[in-house]
Amino acid sequence: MRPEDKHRRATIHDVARTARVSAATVSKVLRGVKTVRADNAERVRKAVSELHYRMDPLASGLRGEQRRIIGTVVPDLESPFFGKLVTELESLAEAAGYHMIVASSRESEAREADLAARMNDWRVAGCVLVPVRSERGPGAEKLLDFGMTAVLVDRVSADERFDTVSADNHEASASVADFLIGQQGHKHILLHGATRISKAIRNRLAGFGDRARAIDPGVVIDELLSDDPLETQRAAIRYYFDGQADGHRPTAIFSLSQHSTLLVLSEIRRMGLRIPEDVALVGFDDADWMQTTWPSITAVAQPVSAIAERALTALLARVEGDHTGFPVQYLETCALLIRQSAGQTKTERPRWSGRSG
Amino acid sequence: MRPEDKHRRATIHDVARTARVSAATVSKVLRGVKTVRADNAERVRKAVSELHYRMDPLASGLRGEQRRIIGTVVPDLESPFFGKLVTELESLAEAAGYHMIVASSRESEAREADLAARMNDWRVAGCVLVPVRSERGPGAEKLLDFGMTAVLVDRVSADERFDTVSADNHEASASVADFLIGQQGHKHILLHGATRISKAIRNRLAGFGDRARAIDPGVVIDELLSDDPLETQRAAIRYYFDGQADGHRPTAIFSLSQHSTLLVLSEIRRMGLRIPEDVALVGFDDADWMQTTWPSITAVAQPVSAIAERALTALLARVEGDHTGFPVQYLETCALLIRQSAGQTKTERPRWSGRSG
DNA sequence: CTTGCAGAATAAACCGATTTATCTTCGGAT
DNA sequence: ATCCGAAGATAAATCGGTTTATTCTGCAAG
Repeated sequence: MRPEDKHRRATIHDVARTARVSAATVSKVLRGVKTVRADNAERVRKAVSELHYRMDPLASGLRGEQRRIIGTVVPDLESPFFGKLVTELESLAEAAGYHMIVASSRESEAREADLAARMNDWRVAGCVLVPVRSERGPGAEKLLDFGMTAVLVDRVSADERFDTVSADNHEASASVADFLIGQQGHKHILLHGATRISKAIRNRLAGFGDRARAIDPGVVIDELLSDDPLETQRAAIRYYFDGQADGHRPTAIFSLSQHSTLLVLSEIRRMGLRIPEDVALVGFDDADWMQTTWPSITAVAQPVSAIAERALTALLARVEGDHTGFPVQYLETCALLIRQSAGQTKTERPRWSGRSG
Repeated sequence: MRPEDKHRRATIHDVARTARVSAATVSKVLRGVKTVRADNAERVRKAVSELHYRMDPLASGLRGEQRRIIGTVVPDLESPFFGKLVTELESLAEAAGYHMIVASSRESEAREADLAARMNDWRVAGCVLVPVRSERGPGAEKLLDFGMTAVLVDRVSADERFDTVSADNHEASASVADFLIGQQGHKHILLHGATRISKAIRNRLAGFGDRARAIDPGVVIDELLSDDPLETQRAAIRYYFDGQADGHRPTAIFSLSQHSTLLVLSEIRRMGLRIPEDVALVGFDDADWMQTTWPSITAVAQPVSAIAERALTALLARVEGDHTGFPVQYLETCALLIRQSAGQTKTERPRWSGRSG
């Protein structure tokens, strides 16, 4: 008898031997199959704990078509948004008895396709993909080729091949238009975005534009969109403001991404403009620092938890059940957090306007 | 012949049949073993590309003691620091021909131990562990029990069981003392940290204190350390400042973590103190927003890339080579980024700042 | 006292690779 | 012509589970 050799791990056969049953019976007990006599099941459980047996999740899935693994691919892991998304997904997957493997495409579509293929290599049961650009990228293409079941998240619109889940970028941006134009009466607004190619950004753009024109056809909307390097973008902002005669300067800015918000904020400060007196600022995507910086930044907060939960629920439904139903587009509603940089009344300003928590 | 069935993937045997060699030969070709006749190798490669064959990484490692997988466990995935660390680790692991699986212990030591066990289940070749608290946590204990080869990162000091890699917290904090006391001449400094239990924080504390006393034995150092809930900590800061007579107020604050910096900054602003005129601020751990907020925050930047590279290099050295040498402690040097909140001359000052001063 | 049958148990096949031990080949030395 | 050894190829064992097909129970019905 040698299961106690050095560092050799106990296998299902060791357990079987100890419990004096067959490996098949052990397997049944472990997976909760009911056709096992009570005394045998008990002996198996005892042996398992005696030998500290733990199943090898890889060998376990080897025989079947798919393993109890969910693959997740995100464009990056350095932004808190995806970090939080991944954390919640993993938590949900674990609760459902799945392992999760995570990979970052590092904003590269080529790598995205690569990772999709790799998820296929791992025989994952399903895949959560946050595409670099949109649902029509090489990643989704590969998933389709391989016949994998998958859910596309965040940078997507409706798709006829996969379920999609994202924040309701269109509606959230529209409500920013409501707020800035309808409520605050701004007549001239600058939209700033770092990139044109991401689907989410395009939806934010469209959502704001549509509603803005519906509320006030006379509103002037300028757009400053580019994927140039940082310094070029900074220069572009200054150039834009220099070109505006004082009376024709925009009175509000809607920045379409967190990165964009930071950039705009930085340049506004450098130009010596006051927020919100000279120009109001609303950013899409909230961050910790936005409620602490002065002035605190009004921002659209994305419902990360809701997105994660919807994505995994939809995926598991496809994996474990109906594999054929029509693809669904899920849109989760965002919240507009009104702070000092736009809209918050600044009457109470004794020491510093309180309640930043 | 049915490799073209539906969605059945080609296996090594399909390739072998197509190339009219044995599976063993295919395996050799794929792993670059030289003892294969050129024409056979060629036919194998042709078959591989014809059938779009891709090896199953799980089945591949099944037979050996360990698989070409590196496991990584971090306390959370929502902070950019760990996000970046994981990204770099994955990139390096991939370059070395390893897969990487990532998991977040969500700041729980119980879960940390759990994940260590799970990494063992996966038969990873090695494990990078960022412990929740220190190298003497339950995670490291489990790694040791299982006889896994591992490297401990970030929240660690020297250890006699594992290689450790971290920023040189002690030295970096000492250089903050050099800067604030030696160079700027501060006589009364507040240290603020969110937690006492993390090893990194303790090293920062000690590093600052040791150097500070060495430079100027008369310097007054107050410490405000707690793990209380957010609002309690905020109150503690206000209480501390209220208790200080105007002349005895600290003239500089050194916040020991990013979270801490945000908290301190928020409360300083709420109290209406000016930075750096009334109080200077230096934070440990840099973040994007710190260079954009006003005043921009002087901060210690951790060498993430260097840490990642060192960690993976050390781990692979243990995995592939010497498994017996003495554990090494690697300390990577940080950079002090001097900005407006402490030390930087403020020639160009945005005009809207004049309001309160 | 058979027979039938359902519930349990298990031996053996299987998954897709690697590794080992065995078997061919073939060229060169005796 | 014979023998030997090295290079190359391969059948078969192996890894740790799951699944299938078969066997074994025990008990009720005929």
